[in-house]
Amino acid sequence: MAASPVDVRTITITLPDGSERTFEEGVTGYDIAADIAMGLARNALAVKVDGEVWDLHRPIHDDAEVAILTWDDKEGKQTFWHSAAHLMAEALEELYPGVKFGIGPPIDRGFYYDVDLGDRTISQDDLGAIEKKMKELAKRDVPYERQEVPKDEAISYFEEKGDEYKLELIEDLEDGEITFYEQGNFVDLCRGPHLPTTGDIKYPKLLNVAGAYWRGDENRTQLTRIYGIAFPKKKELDEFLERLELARQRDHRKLGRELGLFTFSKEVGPGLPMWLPKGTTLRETLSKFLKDEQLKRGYQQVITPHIGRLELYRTSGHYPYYKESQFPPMLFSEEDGQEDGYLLRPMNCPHHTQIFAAQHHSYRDLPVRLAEFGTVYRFEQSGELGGLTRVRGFTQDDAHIFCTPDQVKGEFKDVIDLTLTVLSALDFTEFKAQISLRDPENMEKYVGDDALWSQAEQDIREATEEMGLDAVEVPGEAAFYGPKLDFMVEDALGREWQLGTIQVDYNLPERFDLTYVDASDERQRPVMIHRAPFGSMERFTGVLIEHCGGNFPTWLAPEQVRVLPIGSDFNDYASSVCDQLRAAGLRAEVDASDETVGYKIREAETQKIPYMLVVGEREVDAGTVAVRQHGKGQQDVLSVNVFINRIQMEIDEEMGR
RNA sequence: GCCGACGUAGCUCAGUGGUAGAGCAGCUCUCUCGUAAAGAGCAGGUCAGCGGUUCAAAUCCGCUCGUCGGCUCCA
Repeated sequence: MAASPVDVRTITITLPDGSERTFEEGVTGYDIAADIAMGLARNALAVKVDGEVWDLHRPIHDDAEVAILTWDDKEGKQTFWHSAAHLMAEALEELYPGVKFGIGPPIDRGFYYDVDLGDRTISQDDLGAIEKKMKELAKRDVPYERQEVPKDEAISYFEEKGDEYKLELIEDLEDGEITFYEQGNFVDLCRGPHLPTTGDIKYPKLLNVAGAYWRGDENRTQLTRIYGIAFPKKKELDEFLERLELARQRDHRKLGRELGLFTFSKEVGPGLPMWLPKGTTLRETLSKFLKDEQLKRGYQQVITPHIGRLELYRTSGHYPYYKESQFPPMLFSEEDGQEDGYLLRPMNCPHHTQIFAAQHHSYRDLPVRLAEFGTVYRFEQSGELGGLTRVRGFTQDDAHIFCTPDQVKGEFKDVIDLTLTVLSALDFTEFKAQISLRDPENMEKYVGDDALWSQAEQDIREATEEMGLDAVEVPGEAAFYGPKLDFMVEDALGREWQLGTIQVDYNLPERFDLTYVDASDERQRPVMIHRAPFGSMERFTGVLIEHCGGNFPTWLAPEQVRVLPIGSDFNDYASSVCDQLRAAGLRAEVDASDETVGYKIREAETQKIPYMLVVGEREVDAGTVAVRQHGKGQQDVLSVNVFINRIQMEIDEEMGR
């Protein structure tokens, strides 16, 4: 950098490790990276300056804390993908002249751009051509150039281009903060930052097209959203595509069919899953596990009907307020002309309030914990249905805890403990926990006493801390009736699903006028806590199937052992082995078909049955079984009793007993 | 609900205007078998449904239903 000796000013750059270096004013992130190591400069994608991500070649004028961002940093990837989105936009403009652009941000995995193609449409089949054009453009290797533009100039540029979306975006910006980025023939309104050049985006991959409303508003134009991803190295793209393929293999809809777990029928109706015998075994095993845990914790099991009078839901506030997401009510008119009828229940809680209300409660009785695997029905929009994760009829592993405000924290701790016990038994180690709090800007939209809310929010915070749970707090996400704690996991395709939930409710006890009598003989309002560690049996099972790829732990496997006689001469022995297994409480079957052993094994392996017991003459003579474990080949020859002991020990261990 | 794609045998898929195909699964027979597919034969379809264009439609057009990818919503 040439600078005259007179006006050189130096600035101090602090690196992430705390070390300081001195540079001339106007130094760039690239220069700093090069000063540290040439290798770093080569891999640098952007630079973080005082917590803000900048272009690598943007001059730094003041003392700053600086971190060089590479592919290994989230912000580095985001910059890369953001630039890839611009490259795709340039390709689209070449292929579809006159296309208008909405927004094109990076997302967790890749990027998208929302575009208005006028009368033209784009389908999956067109993506290859766009991708090809992107590669072609990337080869030109031109820089992404940042320009600060006055507002009126920005407006006239997009007026001339006729892009009303960009104009609308500019409207909302202040003069002086508007920047354009230009690469080759493409100019876009953009905050940035971007990569130094297009040439780094060597391996783009466009994934799918979808409709998306402009600014997420369904009353406005629907744009075409194109999703893509890009990588600097071929190896990374290949790995990504491989993961995608693996995810497809794990899709619970595919495995559910192959393993005979559940099915759907057009006749029964969309979004109404039916559990096949094996899926039912799986679900009931899960339910029993949870029920047993709950009994240890003082829950009481209840059973309530699947429908209720409209009046129940008028009192609870669910009807007609949430009418669009309910199946239409079964109506009849009473003699006095009053409309009355029944509703398929969208929730279990109104019924449970009536169980609580059926008896007088002393403070000594609290907390009352009413549990039910309650089936509910919600009329989800048709476009939202999918597999077991979004359905119209599902069973919540529900319970409602009626307690005093002082007991909220203790109950939360117990439910967190229960949830963690359950998740760990199912080998879920990757999940997120989120505490949803009131929106400090809109405090009036919440029901219930302000002091109670504050106390409950603090109780949840402390409960999570004391249980060693790492939770993120999100203000504004609370329901109108109370704060909550949610557990979220990702499915095989990286989509995030809410599973377990714990919610405080000040609303229903009020609406149903629920009371208990305190120590001074005063009637008091209990707090209600809704909680479901799995969320719904359907969604949870769907996510579980993907989580383990259909290879269920032995305790959950619908069929735990299959006995395979080598020939029909050994069918009787196989049956007697099977009987012994069943007598020991194991789920076992015999494959007495006229097939070869090889065939029977292949069949059992594809069905992902944990144990196969091959029996022939040697086993009959010795009273043993030849044990083969799923995915591991033959292991041991054991006596039937020893095998039973082993598998039972394994099951106990899996269930955390 | 909206945008886009798709719908052929139980499953996976071929078939672009001229008599509906394959592999696997199923059934029958033969083989009685030692760790991931024995052999032969048979059966199986209103090409999602309805309507239209045409001498002729799985194929072209329209509507309906369903599925998939998103958007939106989720007490």
